[in-house]
Amino acid sequence: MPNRVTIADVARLAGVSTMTVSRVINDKGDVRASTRQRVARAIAQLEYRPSQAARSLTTRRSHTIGLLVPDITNPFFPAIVRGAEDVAWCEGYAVSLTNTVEDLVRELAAFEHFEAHRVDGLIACSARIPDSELARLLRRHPACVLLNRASPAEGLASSLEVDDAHGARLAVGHLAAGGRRRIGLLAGPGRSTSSQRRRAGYRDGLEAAGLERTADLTEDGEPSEEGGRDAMRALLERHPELDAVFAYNDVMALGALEALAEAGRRVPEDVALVGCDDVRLASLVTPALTTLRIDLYRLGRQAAELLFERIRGGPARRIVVEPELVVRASAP
Amino acid sequence: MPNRVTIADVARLAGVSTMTVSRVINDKGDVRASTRQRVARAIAQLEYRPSQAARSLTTRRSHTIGLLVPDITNPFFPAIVRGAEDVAWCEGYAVSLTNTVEDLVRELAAFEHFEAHRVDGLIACSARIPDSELARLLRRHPACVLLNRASPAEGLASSLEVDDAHGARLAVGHLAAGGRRRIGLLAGPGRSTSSQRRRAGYRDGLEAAGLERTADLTEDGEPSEEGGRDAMRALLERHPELDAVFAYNDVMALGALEALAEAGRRVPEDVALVGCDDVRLASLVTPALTTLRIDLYRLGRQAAELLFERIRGGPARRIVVEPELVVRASAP
DNA sequence: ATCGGCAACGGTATCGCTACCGTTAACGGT
DNA sequence: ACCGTTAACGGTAGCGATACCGTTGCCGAT
Repeated sequence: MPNRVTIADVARLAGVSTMTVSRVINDKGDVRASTRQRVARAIAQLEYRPSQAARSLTTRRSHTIGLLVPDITNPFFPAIVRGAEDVAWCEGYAVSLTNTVEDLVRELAAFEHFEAHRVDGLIACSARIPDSELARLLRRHPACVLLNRASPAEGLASSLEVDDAHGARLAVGHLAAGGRRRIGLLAGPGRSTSSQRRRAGYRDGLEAAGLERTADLTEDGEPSEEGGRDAMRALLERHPELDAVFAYNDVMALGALEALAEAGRRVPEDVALVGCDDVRLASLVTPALTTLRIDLYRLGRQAAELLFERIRGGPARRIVVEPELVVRASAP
Repeated sequence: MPNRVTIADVARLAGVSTMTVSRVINDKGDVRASTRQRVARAIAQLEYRPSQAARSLTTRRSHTIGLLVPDITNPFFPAIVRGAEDVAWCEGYAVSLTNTVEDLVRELAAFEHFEAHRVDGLIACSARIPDSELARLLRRHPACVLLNRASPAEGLASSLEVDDAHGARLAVGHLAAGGRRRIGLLAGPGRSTSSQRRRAGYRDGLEAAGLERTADLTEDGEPSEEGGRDAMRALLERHPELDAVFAYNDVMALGALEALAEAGRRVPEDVALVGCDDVRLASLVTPALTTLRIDLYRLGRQAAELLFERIRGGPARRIVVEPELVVRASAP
């Protein structure tokens, strides 16, 4: 049974005008304490809840933010979503969630969808959409934060990025320091910007370690367990002499782990493996994954904080967080 | 920059009334094909998106459903959320997500929050709220589906439940068949209804196997890794002779795994372990967890399907899904 | 007695859209 | 010529709230 009680009902019961009720609800203007009480009692008695729809029509604020993620079942995202939602909750905001399923069409549709719902702000994790298109979409939103992607134009959106290149250098450096010479890269989706940055860091890392840069030691793949498995298989086929691998993320690393086991390679004895993100899984598999740690929950919170800063009229900012190498059994 | 284009702007540009624009948008009524085209062109040119807020005010439909989960970082939920969102997306619905953080106050607040937003329906996973209170809350919503909890009153809400008792019997039966005699239970939170059903199934299972039912072999705990670890420690202290454990869920089982390792018990040689839910983690830890499998993605889809059935005026239904024992290394 | 000023309210016009009903023109049948 | 029907639209009144501006009553100052 939907809520049919309106502000007029409350006003009638309390013997005041709807305006006074509105004042009480929003705690503004001068209302005598006794009147305020009468109204409050009426609200409680009728179990009145102001309609957000009606509110947003006049205030032009939906009190909702959008959260666009590729796939919540990817272990990278739940903690981020949780962090963002916690902050939104404290601000009295609702969170509208969309999975874009790694699909460009659905990603575009999601942007439109959030437009129709007039979200006050949007946190988007989108690697698929090209820059020019993204710029167009962002312009139609009042406030945006991009996760793991730079704003396509100055001031269009805040961004919260992980220093992927640095992380990749750390990983490769660690592997090289452990005596590995033939270090492969499972590079993730080619279009993804964060993948591109990790490629660059990987190359820098090889160079810094004085190793030869064979482009052929790189293999693209979808950022999923399957993608990791397939890419690892392909890489092993081409380069049986591999003695280490850096993977685009932990989930791909898991897939790689399977492919390595299947090929009879021991980890870390034959092939050392470094993942990325420090998803919870990473510490629980055997061997536990050496990986690049990012505090995902905190990342989610930060994203939301950046967003509310913008919603309140603050400037678009760019924050880069540094990952930290966590050494575990897969690459000691 | 928020969308300031209104239906009136479109109407003006197309040289028709707002009504005709509305007809085109909602694809109803008779509009000449040529007129329809003019309107469509105007919409495209102005990049007009109808305001959902204004729509819901007149249609009394928000085209949004609420999703109330305890904690999205609990690996039980992402797949469910994804399933529900996929269905909602196909129906043209937005999904508003709330984490209640295993906190009663926030859970109640979330119900109010969804009321204010006038969601057309609500999928709630709430074990905390007592039946009488829950009934009151559900009555204020037009359509509800409860996950893993029975409706507190006939017809108030649809429900989608896992046959916990049966699952527990399966688990205990399997352990007993494997020769285990002293089977403990990490029972989850005492108030939770699904925990209570698993307790019952556990007792039945012991009875069926001809084992004595020592209540003392049961230990409550929060449904988290920590909760599992603590409970397992306590249980081991009281009953060092334990040779098997059935855990409330996989996450608790993980905690138990740690506590067992810490106590020097080998799994499964000394103590066999069965979890519950078949979270993805379960197959990846070492030893891989024997567990009760539920297709979580499908569960999420089903929940949403039940919800839309109700939203469309269908009856409240109750569906019970049967878990399936997946035998892995932790309890062969 | 008059007035200015302030606290505490009320009235009314939106906000952007759809429901509901009305209107118009064209056309065919008788 | 008249009517009924139907396709194709337009007008208007809300939906439930807030913004903005008025109004009222009261009080002290002059």
